[in-house]
Amino acid sequence: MKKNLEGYSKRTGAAVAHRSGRQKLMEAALQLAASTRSLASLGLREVARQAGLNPNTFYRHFRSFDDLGLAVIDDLAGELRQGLRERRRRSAVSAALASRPGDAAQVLRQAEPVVRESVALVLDFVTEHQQAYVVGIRELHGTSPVLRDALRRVFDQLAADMAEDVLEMMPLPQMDPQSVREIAAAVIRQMAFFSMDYLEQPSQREAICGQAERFILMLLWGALATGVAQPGRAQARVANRS
Amino acid sequence: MKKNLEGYSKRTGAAVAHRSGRQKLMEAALQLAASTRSLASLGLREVARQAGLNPNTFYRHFRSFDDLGLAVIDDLAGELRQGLRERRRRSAVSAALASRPGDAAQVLRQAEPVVRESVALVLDFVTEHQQAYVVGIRELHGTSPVLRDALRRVFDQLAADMAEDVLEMMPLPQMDPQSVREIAAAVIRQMAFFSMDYLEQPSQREAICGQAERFILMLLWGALATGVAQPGRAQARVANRS
DNA sequence: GTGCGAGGTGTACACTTGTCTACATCCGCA
DNA sequence: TGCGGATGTAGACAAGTGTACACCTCGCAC
Repeated sequence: MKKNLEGYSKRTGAAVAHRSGRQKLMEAALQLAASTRSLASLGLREVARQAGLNPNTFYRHFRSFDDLGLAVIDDLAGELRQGLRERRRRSAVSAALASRPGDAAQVLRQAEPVVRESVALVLDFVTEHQQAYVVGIRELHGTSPVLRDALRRVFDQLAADMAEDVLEMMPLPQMDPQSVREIAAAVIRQMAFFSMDYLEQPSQREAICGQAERFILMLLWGALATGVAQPGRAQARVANRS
Repeated sequence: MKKNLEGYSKRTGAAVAHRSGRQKLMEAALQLAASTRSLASLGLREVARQAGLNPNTFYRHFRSFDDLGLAVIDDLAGELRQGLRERRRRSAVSAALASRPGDAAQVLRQAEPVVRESVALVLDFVTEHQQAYVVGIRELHGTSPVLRDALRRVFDQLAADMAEDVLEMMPLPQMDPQSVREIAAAVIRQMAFFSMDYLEQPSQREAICGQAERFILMLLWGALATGVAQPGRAQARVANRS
């Protein structure tokens, strides 16, 4: 039984020709989860019905619902990571302008357009993948420990990607990489909230966009200030903490 | 029918003598939701069973599950708001030390112990009310629009309380109240994540505590910097945004 | 006393759910 | 050609679900 399930990994192969049952089920689950309820609380029969398949077919592809959830999350996470990185790289042109090191104030002033573009980029992306995003956030605090863990890892990866890109795009010699990662994590998490607001309140989109930009800039300012203006005190405190 | 339900508002009265059915149901729901699944996906019979009551009794008190959810959230939110405010006031003594205005750096240095204490306070509180907190976060991104809305309002109120307390405890003439509220909202939301980490990873508690403190200090630094060091540019940008 | 309404129980019905076993296809391969 | 495995279908089962109706039992006003 286990062999069957693991052996069926067409997903990683070239291209699935006829959108085989497995994918139908995953799509159905995603659709239902986005519109109706949480992934973990979906019914086996419900998903099968939505996919136009026999309930029993579920067993052929997935052992349990967590199994399905993990598969869906894997797909979504891959798409999201790749999409975000790709777009960040595409906008690296404008970022190059800000790569000449200077004092904190100068760095920040140059960072502003980059931040603005990055925020727009993320919000665009979640708008495009609204279903996936909503489900992801839902399950991040959902009831299944397995899915929660998986999604937490996804978020950590997103933050790591972001930190890496930032360090590559505009070297910040004043800050140690660990702090950058921590800030990236905070930004990613906060963007989760902003994104939900953005999706749920279309009339307030500009305002929310502005809030997000201001938030990131504040955090950057603060990071540079605590790392530069008072290097001794700040870093000593950080060191003592751990 | 509606009259019956609304007329039975002992909860707001002095003290419920025999912990009448309504409260038994609410406690049962909370317990189940915290341990098993989401509030909205609970079964009517399940809750009744846990409460030691007949399934039909549910109808005497609540029209639907959203109804129950709202009642539970109301209770929790009240307790949380009151608890946090009370503790903040209790610790206002040490805050008074920081109330003499000075330059940004000085304000921040004085704010550090206050932030440290506030973070400890929040984390203590969520540890004490773990069940309620976990359920609250779950439903904040859950499937029921009614509960989501209610919880979003709760969060907004928490942020507003916090902003008010901060402004009262340590007047920050450099910053307009609106910015304070925005920052408070960001802090509250971020603390939601930190709190979940804190509860789920007991071994990392000190580190998480430190992360939270650093986050808030950074944000404060950034806020003061963008509000003070470049008052013209920053405020113009903020004004243009809205 | 009588009536009454709120809180609570018991039983019943139609329906959905997860899971099991058995059967039907299809496709690669010897 | 035949075989075996992967994929999908059909039917049946016990268990659980929401809801409806009838009934009981207090406390209380008249």
